[in-house]
Amino acid sequence: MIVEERENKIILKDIIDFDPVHILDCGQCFRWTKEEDGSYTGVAKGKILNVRKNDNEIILDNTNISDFENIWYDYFDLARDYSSIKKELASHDENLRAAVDFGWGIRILQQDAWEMLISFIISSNNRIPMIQRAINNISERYGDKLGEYKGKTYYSFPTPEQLSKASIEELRDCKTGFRDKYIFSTTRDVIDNKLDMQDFIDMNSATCHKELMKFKGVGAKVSDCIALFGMGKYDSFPVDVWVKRVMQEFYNAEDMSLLKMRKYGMDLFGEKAGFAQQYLFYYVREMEIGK
DNA sequence: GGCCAGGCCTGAT
DNA sequence: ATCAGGCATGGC
Repeated sequence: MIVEERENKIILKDIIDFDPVHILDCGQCFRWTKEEDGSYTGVAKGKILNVRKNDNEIILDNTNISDFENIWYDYFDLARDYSSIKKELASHDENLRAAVDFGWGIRILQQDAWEMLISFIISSNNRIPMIQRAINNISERYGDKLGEYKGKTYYSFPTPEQLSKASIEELRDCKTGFRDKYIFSTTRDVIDNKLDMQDFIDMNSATCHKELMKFKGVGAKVSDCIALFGMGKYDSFPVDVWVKRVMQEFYNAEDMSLLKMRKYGMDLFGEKAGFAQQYLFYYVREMEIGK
C-alpha cells in the first residue's frame, strides 16, 4: 500500500482487501451514509471523512496525513492482513469460501467502545435504517457539531457526560423505542460508577462478554457485537436472526438455541469467529438466504 | 392488518 | 437453566 497526500485528501494506492461498500454497508457501523456519487461520508473520532474507491485506489477526502496516521489507519484496521484471514476461512468449508469471495473487501472497523455500547443496545429487535436514524437523532441533540460536508451538518456521538443530560422521555423522542430506559440506565451506570471502557477492552474475551451483559439492554448478542466491533475481541460470534439462518442452512443447527449456536460458532471458527461471522452475515443478508 | 426487525427483560417453571 | 410474553417503531 502506498500513501499519498493531496490537497485535503489521502490516496491509498495498491491497497487490497478494501471495498467501501463491503466495509460500510455490512452492518457493523451505523453512521456512514452513501452520497449520490457512490462515496460514503461518516463520522468517527470527532472527524468527518468521505471515502470512495477509484479502480485500485481508495480516496479519503476531507482529511490529512496526520489524521490518517493517528485515526484512520487504525479505524480501517489497515495493519491487519485480511488476505491470510480470508485464506484460512475459505479453506474451512465451501459456504465460508463463498461468503469470503462475495464480501472480499470487508474489514472490521475499530470503532469506539462507548458508541458501540449504546448503538447496539438500540439495535435489539430493530432494523438497520431505524437504528441509524435513532443514533443520528441522539448525536444531533447531545453530541458536538463538527461542521459541514457537501452541504450536510455532522455531529459527534455524545460522550457519557453529554448523554447523561437526556431524560428517558427525551431518549424516546430520539426514536429509540422501548430501549430508552436501557440507554438511560446504562449511561447512569457509566457516570455514577465512573466506568472506563478501556477496562473492558483490557479484559479477556469471556470476562468482557460477561461484564458487558451487566448493563441493562445488553444480552449475549449485543455484548458480542460491542466486544467485536468496539473492543477488538475477534473471537466473538454474535448470533442474530441472520446468523441463526446461516447456522441452520449451512451448519446443521436446526434445533439449536441461540446460546448453543453461539458456542457452536465459537468452537467452529475459534479465534477468527468474528471475521467468519461478519463475512457470513454480509453474504446471507445480501443474498437473502433462508428468508 | 399482520408480520418482522443485528433481542432483552421479567416472571414462571 | 430454560422458555413465553411483552415491547416501540415503521416498512412491507
